[in-house]
Amino acid sequence: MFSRRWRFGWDRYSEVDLFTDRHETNTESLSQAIRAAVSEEPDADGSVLFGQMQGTVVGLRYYTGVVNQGEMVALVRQPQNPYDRNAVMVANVYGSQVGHIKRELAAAMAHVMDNNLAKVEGVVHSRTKNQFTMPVMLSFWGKEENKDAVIQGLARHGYKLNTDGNKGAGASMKSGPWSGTAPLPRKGLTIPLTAQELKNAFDNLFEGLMESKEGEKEAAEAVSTPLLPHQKQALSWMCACENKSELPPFWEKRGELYYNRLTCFSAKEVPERVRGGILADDMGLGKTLTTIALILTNFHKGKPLPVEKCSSPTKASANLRKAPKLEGSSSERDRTGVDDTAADSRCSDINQIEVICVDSPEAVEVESQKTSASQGKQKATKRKSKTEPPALLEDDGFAAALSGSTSGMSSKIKKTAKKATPAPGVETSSLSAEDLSARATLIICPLSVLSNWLDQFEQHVRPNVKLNLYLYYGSERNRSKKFLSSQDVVLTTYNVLSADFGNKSPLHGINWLRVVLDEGHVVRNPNTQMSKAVLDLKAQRRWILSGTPIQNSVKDLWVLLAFLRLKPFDVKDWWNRVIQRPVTQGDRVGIQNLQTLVKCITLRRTKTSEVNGRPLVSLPEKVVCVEQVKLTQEEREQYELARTEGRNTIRRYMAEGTVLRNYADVLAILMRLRQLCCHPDLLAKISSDLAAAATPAELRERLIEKLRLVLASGSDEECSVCLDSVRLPVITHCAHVYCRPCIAQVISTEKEMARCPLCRSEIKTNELVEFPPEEMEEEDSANSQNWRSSSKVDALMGNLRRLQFEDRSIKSLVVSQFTRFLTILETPLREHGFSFVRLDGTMSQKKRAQVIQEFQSSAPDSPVIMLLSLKAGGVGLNLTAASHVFLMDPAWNPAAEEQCIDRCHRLGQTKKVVVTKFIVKDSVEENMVQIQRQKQDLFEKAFGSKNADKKTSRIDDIKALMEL
DNA sequence: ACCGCCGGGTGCC
DNA sequence: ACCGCCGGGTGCC
Repeated sequence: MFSRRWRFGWDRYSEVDLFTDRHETNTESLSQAIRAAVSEEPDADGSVLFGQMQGTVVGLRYYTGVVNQGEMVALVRQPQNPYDRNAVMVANVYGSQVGHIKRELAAAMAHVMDNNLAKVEGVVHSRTKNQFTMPVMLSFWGKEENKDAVIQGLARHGYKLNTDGNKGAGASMKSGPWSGTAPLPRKGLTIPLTAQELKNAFDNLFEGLMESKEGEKEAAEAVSTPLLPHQKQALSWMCACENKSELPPFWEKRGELYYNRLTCFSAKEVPERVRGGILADDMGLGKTLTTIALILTNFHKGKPLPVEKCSSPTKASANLRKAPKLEGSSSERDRTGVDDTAADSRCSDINQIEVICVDSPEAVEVESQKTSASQGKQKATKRKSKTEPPALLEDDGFAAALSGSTSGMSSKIKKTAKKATPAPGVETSSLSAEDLSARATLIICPLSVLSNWLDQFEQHVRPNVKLNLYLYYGSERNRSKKFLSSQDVVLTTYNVLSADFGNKSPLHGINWLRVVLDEGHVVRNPNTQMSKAVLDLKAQRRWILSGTPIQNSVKDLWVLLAFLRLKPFDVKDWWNRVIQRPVTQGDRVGIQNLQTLVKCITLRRTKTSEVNGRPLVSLPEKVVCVEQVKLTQEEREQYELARTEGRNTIRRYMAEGTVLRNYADVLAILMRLRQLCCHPDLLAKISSDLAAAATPAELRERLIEKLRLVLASGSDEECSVCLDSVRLPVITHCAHVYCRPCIAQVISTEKEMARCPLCRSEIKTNELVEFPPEEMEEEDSANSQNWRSSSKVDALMGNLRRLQFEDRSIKSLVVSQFTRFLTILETPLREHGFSFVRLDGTMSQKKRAQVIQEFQSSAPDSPVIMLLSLKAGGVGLNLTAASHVFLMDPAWNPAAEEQCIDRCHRLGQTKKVVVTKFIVKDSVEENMVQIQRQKQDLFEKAFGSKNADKKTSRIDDIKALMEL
């Protein structure tokens, strides 16, 4: 049985799932429920309003600010207050002290607040008649189960909470001074949105954001690639965002004061402007190019970035440009070495994009290969481009090397060298007064797109322009703040940033001109080190690039807004109170506010958007054709045998009602059939006896085998707790696969009662089985000696050879879910002299980048085929060199196939894209295609089906597949 | 006069 | 604070 807490989690899920992407949401809410059950902190969006009461704010005379009618205030406990350990401070939106709650009431509130029984929020009157005290309406929010404790706790001190939200209080609330605390829902006053309306509102949050964002801007001369109209538009918008003097959303000038419409707070100072925003264009629309254009086009005062230019780009420079970068063949490297010494100080031998950090994932070797002489040369070249005296740079590095403490030393140097740079610790207010000395743009991205940035800089910046770009990555990275802040661009990864954070991070000691978060949605959990590291960066301008700014729910937006320093939402409590909670509860005004907010800071176009009635981008045509494959007689016989056997087994489980209990077995049967459709050698050698295991060792052995089957399937098998792909997989004795941390949490939450979330069998931590470490891949069963073909292999080879005959330059992606199938395919490819590369999930990032680079190259000897595992990489992978895609086997999830096709059918593709899907006639594959189709319909209609439903529909799938 | 009352000083927690 | 509280001055009406 689920404990009560669990139920609570599910119930709550059914309320909020509308905000979330169907795929990950239910998970989210489940793990959220677990977290909520475990943690002490009451979760803001699960809170209910206990009631309200009026209190008194005293000590007002010490506040010099203005108090407005209906202004929202925060209540902050001050246990360290020397006059009263029960003190409760009343703070304004900026956190400044307005006053205190009077002593007796503070005593009552302290008890409630210190025991986390409720969160208290306040709304105040203006201070008209009395300059010493004022009334405050207090609202108490918390978890339902604490309601009584709060009411009684207050009653003990002689205070009565008005729990009647609908009548007495409600009437005055309509127009009264307390409207800011309006409890929800209020019958008869405001009708909350229906679930459907809410969902629509949320779906449309990022739509239609183009209004009043017209206007195009040409990129600076240094950008060599002509921008498409929509990119010029984006550039225009981004420049405007950076240069604008407008107030942030919801702020307006009222006389001498700046007033916030939502919180009714006003201040004398101009609220910090948000110089930046979210560029949320669909992938493929050129966010990277636009950002590069922004960097080069909009330096201080709207002028282009001052860059050195070389008068005559020689043909040598074109070659050289490629030199010290992330990837590149060794021959290229050698050439570079030669030219480096020969070409000496001519401008043309300075690389257009000078990637100074040689310690990139790949380039470690480069560094070690170089002679110390050439290293010296490289440094000399670098120095020339700087304005600082070279000795300083040297000393700095030297000092760092000696002391191991970069920051101490470099900050000393900085103070003497550059007075204009504010000392660390001076907060951002000094930044808003244009610090014209800030130069560098910091770009943070996931490791997987690091090489893409380097490529794009190289590709889009004119060869004669010298842009100082430093790759802050690798153990030898230069941690000198002086050095880093003098770059034009510093590129690093989220991991490096968070590893540095709190560890004398030089990145956090620099006042950046601009910080860009690429794939910004990766920081959405505010509790992670990564988010904290990102939020702690100091910058004048801040950008977020993301195709999917909301991954799961409204909550995801908070980190992004906090990063943009959008007052007052950069403080979590204010975000929760003013936006998140109202929205979660279906409050129309709340949703409106959220929409306004998003609109003000976001530019989003989709592939289907139009500019002036024309589609944004015109991609070349795409044709998808299905090629039926007929099995040979031998293959057919083997297939039918397996099918009959499997069908009988599944029939038995259905009759017994034990399908879920034997889920792994069922999957294994389907897997075997799918594998037989591809190639007989894909079949894992299944431990022969399927009879009940006699010994624990045997049981363990069999479970490991099943685990292998489930995982090796490459199908979109996910952990049923987090609904993400399984990480650190373990299998239970009932043969269900979960992430170890997920299931461990379930067990620890349910204590001795723990049961499998899928089949309710009892589970124990010590019975979880994981892969023995050495087990991972027993390779080379499919080596070339015993190699044999299959119908599908033949079909593919026929196509490839025909293509090759037609045009030797055509490149193809060959995609399978089974990495072992890819291995099998290597043999005939080699035999027929195809040059190919392979990309699968097991490869390191470094290797991946190298492979992609090779494949994308247009060199005559570059590979023409990429063997690609369906799930490898992820979004953002750019394989536009290919114009043909062969999908070797149908996937459960049609979206996965689409995504894969999109990797070559995207911006930059010049040829017509031809997709060929191989489907074995009269097989489980045909049925899978059928189910795919239904699924697409289903997905569009049924949103947020619960996990249980999901599994049930899986059973239906299985029935359909096996024609039961 | 070990009280009550008056009026000045004073003031968030 | 056009309050309440404190504590010193004062003392029938």
